[in-house]
Amino acid sequence: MDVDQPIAQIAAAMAEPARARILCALMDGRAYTATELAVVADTASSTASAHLSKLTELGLLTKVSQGRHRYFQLADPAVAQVLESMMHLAGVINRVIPVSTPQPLRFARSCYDHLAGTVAVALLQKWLQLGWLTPIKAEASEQQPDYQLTALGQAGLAAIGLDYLAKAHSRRRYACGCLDWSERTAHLGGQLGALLLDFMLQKQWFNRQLDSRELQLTALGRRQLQQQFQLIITAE
Amino acid sequence: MDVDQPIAQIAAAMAEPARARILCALMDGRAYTATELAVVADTASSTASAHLSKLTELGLLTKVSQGRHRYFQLADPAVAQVLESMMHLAGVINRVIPVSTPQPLRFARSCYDHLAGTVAVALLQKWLQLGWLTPIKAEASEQQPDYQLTALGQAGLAAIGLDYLAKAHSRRRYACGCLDWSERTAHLGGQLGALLLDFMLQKQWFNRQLDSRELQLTALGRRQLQQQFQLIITAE
DNA sequence: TCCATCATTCGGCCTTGAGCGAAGTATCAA
DNA sequence: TTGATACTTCGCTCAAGGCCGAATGATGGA
Repeated sequence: MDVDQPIAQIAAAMAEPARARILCALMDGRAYTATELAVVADTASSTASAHLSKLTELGLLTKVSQGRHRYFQLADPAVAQVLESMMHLAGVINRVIPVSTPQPLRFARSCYDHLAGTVAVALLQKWLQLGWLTPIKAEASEQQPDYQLTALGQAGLAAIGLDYLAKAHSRRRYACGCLDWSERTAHLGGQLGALLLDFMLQKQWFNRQLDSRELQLTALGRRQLQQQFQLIITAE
Repeated sequence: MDVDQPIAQIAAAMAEPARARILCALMDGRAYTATELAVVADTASSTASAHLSKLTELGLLTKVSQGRHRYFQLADPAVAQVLESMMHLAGVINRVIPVSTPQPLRFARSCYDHLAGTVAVALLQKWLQLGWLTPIKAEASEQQPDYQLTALGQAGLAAIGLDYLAKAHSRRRYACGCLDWSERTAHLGGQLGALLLDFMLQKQWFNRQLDSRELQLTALGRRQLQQQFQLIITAE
């Protein structure tokens, strides 16, 4: 009957510091074992286990058993989106902006399955400016605009060898803004955002750091970003 | 340093049902007095007052005094955004209905318009094992993989008289995993899943129970599952 | 001025749930 | 089979915080 009770439930699930740490750690979209998450949560493994059960029962996480390991993962991009919007809000309401973000993490990181950080924000701006993407006008209630890949954009992506139609059958939103918690503006999310990150990792424009969401821009990536997108990376 | 502590704080603020109701009521952007919000929260005014103080201190609400009234309002659109994303998430995860499944219901039931339960999960596994279906590679983040019906699968289905191309024009996903809430793994959903259930009901492999999603495996069905799919049903 | 109304503060009660460690279960490796 | 490792379950303690009613400030109207 109540639209707000589910909200309270979801919020309660995220309200415990230990659970918040777990969820944040999972935001890179990877799966972690219960023990790894117990370390992240900084609790006894029994406590962490209870937390994980709760999150899984609620449907925020999925659990996969492999041998004697249980891998936990965010159940849906929507979970990551809630967390991102909270991070954004945290920035908005803190007069003292916690600049404690390590610099590299602000520059480039993975946000669930797409690129985030300064460079991602700049990239979206550039694509809009180049006319590769145009916003599809959204209802007022929509918080994040959808974008359409223009003919120009299609040509551009095809030119660099990015198969922008891969998985086009998916019911996932194709291209949409995703609020960046360190930059406070949108970067590119959705199917296209995921394809882009895949592409850039495969081409080694970025390297993935172990055990972190941080992405390292390679020299090749720097050149390519400039050459293909006229995006000049000055200093990290 | 901790990027997750603010999240826990914000989430905790929204985690109390009374506060969630208040926040939802404020989502229209208008300002309400403390008494109005006490009614919404369904608590004593003293209790509501405490909630409002907490929300205001955290920075989620702003308070304006006019005469003897205090008007409360969302402090920032970012607050509404968090709530919106939570509502969206609530819709996404609402499929989870855990606990105490009556045994027959776990064995075979209909999930919308396709087969679910233990037998459906086993069937999907078998089809994958037989090479009738192959996963179309999806990102790790996608929770429900799509499947492609192989030539082998087409032959197999044609052999038993299942018209796997019926309604192929539909925009619906053709074959995809559907998370089984009693089994916690995927069974076959999508257009093909629906065709399959239709087929099996028509051939009386299963009988539909009135007023329930439960499906009853017939003796014929048991034989056919074994014969056509090498699927051995041991005991319910 | 005096009273009714709006709002907050205070004190006491009570539920919720987070925490740990130990014991139990499942899986792997030798 | 026998550890060793990975998780979960159980029993228990304890602190946090939600709830109410009564008392106390404010404000506006008669």
